[in-house]
Amino acid sequence: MNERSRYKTRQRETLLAYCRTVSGSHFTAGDVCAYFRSQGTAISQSTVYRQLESMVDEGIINKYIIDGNSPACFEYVGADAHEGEVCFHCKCEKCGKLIHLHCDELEEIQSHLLKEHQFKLDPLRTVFYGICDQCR
Amino acid sequence: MNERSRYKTRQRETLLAYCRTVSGSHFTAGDVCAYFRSQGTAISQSTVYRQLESMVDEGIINKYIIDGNSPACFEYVGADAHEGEVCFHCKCEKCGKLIHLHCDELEEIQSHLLKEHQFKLDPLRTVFYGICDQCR
DNA sequence: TTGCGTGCAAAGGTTTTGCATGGCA
DNA sequence: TGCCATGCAAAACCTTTGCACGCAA
Repeated sequence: MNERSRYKTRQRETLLAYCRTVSGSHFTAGDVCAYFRSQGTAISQSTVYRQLESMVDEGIINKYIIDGNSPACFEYVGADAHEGEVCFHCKCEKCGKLIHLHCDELEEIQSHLLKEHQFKLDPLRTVFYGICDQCR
Repeated sequence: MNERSRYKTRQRETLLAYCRTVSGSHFTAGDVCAYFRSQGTAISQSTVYRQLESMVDEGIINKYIIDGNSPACFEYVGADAHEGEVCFHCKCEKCGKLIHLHCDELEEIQSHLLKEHQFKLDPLRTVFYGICDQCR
C-alpha cells in the first residue's frame, strides 16, 4: 500500500523476478532461499524475510498462514493489484488453490460488520480459509 | 468429538477448571502455564500442550491460528457445545486487537459460500482483517 | 497389572534481531 | 554524504518429542 521510497537493490530485483516466475502459485521463505542457493545468486535469509515483509506491506505479495507450525506461504499478486473493484479470496487449505470471488452477498458482510460491529473490513487482506469443491 | 476413554488426572481437571473460569475469552498455552505457575499448582508445559491438543480433538475447546508467529489461541466451548459452534474473528490491522464474534449473520456466510461457491469455510482459520472502532 | 499421563530437558523449525559493513541515491 | 539494505550469527519463539517415572483404572 505504502509507496514508500525504496532502494533498488540487486536482492530486491532478483527476488521480484523470482516472484513473477512462480506467479500463480505459492512459495515459502525457505523455497526462496533454497532456490537462490541452487542458483548461486545467494541472498541471505534475513534479507529474504525482510524483503518479503516489505512487499507484503506494499501489497505486492500476499502472505498466507495455512497452519501455525508450517512456514508461511507467499503469493505474488503484482503491483497493480489494488485497482478496480473489490474482490474476495478463498484459499483451500488442502490444495492451496486460491479462488477469487466477486459476489454481492459477500459485500454485504462489509456493511454488516461496519454497522453492527463497528469494524471496517479490509477485503484486500482478508482471506477465507476452507476446503474447496474438488478437495471435498 | 471422540469420546475416547481418558484418565481423570489432577492436571486435566485443573486445566478444565481454568478453561471454565476464562470461558468466553481467549487464552494461549503460555497463559495457562503462567497462571499455574503463579498459583503454585504447577503443570508442566508439555502436559498443557498435550491436554489442549486432546481437548481440541474432543471438541471441548477450539484452537485458532490468528497469525503465524503469535501463539495459538484457545477457547473453551464446553462438552455440550452445539456441533460446529465456533466464533469468528476480526483483527485490527492498526492496534492488533482481536475481536471475536458470535453472530448469526456471519454464520450465514458459511452456508452461502457452501451453496453458491462450493466452498466449505473454516472459521478456525479465517480472520477478518480491518480497522476497529477505536482506531478509526 | 497395564499402559496412558506426566515432567523434564532438549530438540525442532521458523522467524526475528544486533551489529558492522556495503551500496543506492 | 546520509541512510537504508544486507549478511552473518545468534537469539527468540512456540511447539513437539524422547525417555523414565508415576498413577488411574
